[in-house]
Amino acid sequence: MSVDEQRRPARVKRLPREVRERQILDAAVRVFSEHGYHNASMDEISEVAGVSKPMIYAYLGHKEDLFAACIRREATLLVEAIAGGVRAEAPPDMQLWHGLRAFFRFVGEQRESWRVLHRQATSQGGPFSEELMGMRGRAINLVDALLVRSATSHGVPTKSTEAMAVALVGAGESLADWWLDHPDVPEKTVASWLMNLVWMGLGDLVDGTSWVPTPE
Amino acid sequence: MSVDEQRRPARVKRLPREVRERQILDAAVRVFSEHGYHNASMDEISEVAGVSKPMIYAYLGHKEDLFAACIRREATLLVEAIAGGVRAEAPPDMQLWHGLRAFFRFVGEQRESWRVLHRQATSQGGPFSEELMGMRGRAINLVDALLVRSATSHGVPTKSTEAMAVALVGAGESLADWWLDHPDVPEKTVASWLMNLVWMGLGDLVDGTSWVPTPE
DNA sequence: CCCGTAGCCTACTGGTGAGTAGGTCCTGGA
DNA sequence: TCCAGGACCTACTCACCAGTAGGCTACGGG
Repeated sequence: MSVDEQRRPARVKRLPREVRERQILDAAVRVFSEHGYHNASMDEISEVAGVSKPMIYAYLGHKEDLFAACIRREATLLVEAIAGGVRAEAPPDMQLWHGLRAFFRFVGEQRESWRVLHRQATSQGGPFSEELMGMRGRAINLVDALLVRSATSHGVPTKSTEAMAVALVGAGESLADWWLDHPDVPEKTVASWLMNLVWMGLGDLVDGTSWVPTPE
Repeated sequence: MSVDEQRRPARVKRLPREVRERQILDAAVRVFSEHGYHNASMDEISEVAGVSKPMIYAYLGHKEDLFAACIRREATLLVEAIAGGVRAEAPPDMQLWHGLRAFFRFVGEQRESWRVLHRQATSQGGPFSEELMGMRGRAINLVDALLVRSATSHGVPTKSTEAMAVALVGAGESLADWWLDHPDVPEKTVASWLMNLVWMGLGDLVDGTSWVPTPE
């Protein structure tokens, strides 16, 4: 066994394109999430992926394209995770709860994906943030729809729900980041904090009558 | 009058160091906020500042130092603006309201500062984010303190206020960004949306019994 | 057995931008 | 009047890294 073979992605040879593309994307997400878009070098990505640089260019294109591909893949996973968590048959108030839980579950399980999406993609101007903002927009719309559905199910007209959705999404992002630094807090707890804050408000929280999810 | 003289900062000569440093910082904030840390070039900053590159190095040091100096200055201004807005004699619930308003006022007036702080500084790892996170931490502590004060003034023990503060700060950041794209909404309105969300919760919002600030 | 093609590499180039060497010129004090 | 030092500049160097030229090898079909 040579020295090389004990290194990271045991440099297997002649894999089908599909597989290589996945390996490259995985490596790219890792490296981008660690160093940020600009400080990530294509050389490092190629090394982590166990592939030479020209392969990346051949399969995924230029650095921007590669980054965009990462964003697209991870953002799609996130949005799908949330949408999948929201079960349509549940009562509207519960749907928000399920969405929140799905969100935090995703963040807990895919920290690197989350870092890339939240920290990196947001801060780069240009084509990415459009891509990403589109996804964020979809998330916000999803939340917005939940809010509206809740409100109308209570028979009340709503206003400024978009802004509420934006605030809620922002609170979620911020809390998710905080959670990364406090991993001992269980996912359900974080989710219920946010649900309480957002549904009952601090005023009620302070009164001690907080909203508690039904046991599952 | 030469061609050069009609350009941006009418290239005045032999100004005292103090003044130059301010000009350079102003330029740096503009350029960083526009292009982001990495895409901002020292050459462009020097051009916008109306000064040659070596001056920047002589006065503010390397690119990292310069960026850190921007962060420090702007973050201090922001925190001071909020702290100044929170009037100590007001009742605790009102202090939160005043803090929110001061925050949104700052964002509205200092868009570039806000962009640098929120978008850029957060996403760069390393020394900056420490600097910035320190400031963000101070903001969170400030909010946390307000929450605790509110709660105890109601005679209720509190828990997980730190997480609440984090969520609230995140909601504020997100809403501030949204506001940048919807400048026609008055500052007071945005602030009251967030106050409502956070104080009464969506549940009450939906009931139509929202919290309305007293006219000033 | 030969050749097309798909997987894969080493070894380069060229641009960009951080950082600097080495000066000039002006002002104010001795 | 002279000189110290601070304001200020032009014109570089040099490293890093995105992106590429030009190959080589293994497999499958004819």
